[in-house]
Amino acid sequence: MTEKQERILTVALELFAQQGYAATATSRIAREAGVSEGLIFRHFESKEGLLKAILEYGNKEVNTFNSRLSTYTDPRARLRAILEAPFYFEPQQYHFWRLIYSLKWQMETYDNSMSTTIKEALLEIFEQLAYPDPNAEAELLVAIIDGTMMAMLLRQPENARDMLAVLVQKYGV
Amino acid sequence: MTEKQERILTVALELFAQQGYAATATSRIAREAGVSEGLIFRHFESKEGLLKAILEYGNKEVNTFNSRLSTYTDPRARLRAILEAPFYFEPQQYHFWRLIYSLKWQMETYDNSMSTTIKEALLEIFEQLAYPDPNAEAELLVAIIDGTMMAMLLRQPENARDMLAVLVQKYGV
DNA sequence: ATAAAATGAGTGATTAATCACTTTTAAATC
DNA sequence: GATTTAAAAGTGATTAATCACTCATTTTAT
Repeated sequence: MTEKQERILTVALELFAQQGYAATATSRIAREAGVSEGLIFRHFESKEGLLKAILEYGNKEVNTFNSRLSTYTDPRARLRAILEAPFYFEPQQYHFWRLIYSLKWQMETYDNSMSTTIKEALLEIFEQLAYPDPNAEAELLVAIIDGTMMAMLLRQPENARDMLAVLVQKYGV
Repeated sequence: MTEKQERILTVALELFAQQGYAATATSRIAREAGVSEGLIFRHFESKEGLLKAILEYGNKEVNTFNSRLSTYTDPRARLRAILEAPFYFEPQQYHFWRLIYSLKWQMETYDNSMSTTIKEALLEIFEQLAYPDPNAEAELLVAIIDGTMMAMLLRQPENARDMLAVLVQKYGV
């Protein structure tokens, strides 16, 4: 991975996350990364190839989180870790999550694997905790996590810690 | 409002919601609406003017909901009405809500008024219900509503009614 | 010396927007 | 009620700009 390759990835991620994939021109990426436009296509073949490279790079971090989850054996501890995740994602991953969530509304191709993984984990947890309707609980909590991610990415509420406290209390973990 | 004007608005809303504003060409809108491309600019001046016209048109429905909310005097009844809203929005408004939520990730210009209106209503409700931290509760419930809207618009879960039941039970309304 | 990295002018296609022009609508005049 | 008239509705060819992408050439690193 060349230095210029990394600069292209970083700048492209930032612009895709800020203005959207379709609204971002490869010429703009090249200009802001301080490289020639041709270099983007030399390394990543196409604009979509550049997007895929960004997503693959970011997915490593997601998988790291997922595998860290499975270290918790106690279902309550696992639930708490899932609840905390949206409030403590690393600042350097801000652009990546913004891109992921903005892509959800177009391009159904990408993503999805993430949501289903977490949904299955939650289903197992709520079954272990003997909730009356584990399926509805899991689906609802996926929605709550998505909504919390939206809040953190779009509004960055100053009372985020209090929100987490309320959430943790509601689930008693 | 001419018939062709309405066709332009309808087709543009559908395409903007499906593929995103930036990714939708005015030539495509004209073709699918069965009108000349020039007519779009005659009536709406620019592509952004067309977007604004769509949003103004749709905002009327939102205001209708908001004023209907204020008819409830009992805070529990108001809370329940707010919780139910994402599960029962009219199917004909599907494209409108998809556009609203996809625009949140780009173009901060638009929207916002909606979220703050509902946040203030929730703040009042949780104060009346003497919740320990009304502000955090309100912010969290805004997030839950946004997440539920995401689920309804993107995944359309078949157990939506069960999700609502769980939610209603959690808030005891 | 050679292969990979990098350039930037150039490609055709597509974009939003404009233009001169024709058709339709509807009220005003006879 | 027919005729005139002017504004509004509608067209489609055309514009300049921008788009993703290519390629012959130069620079850099080993």
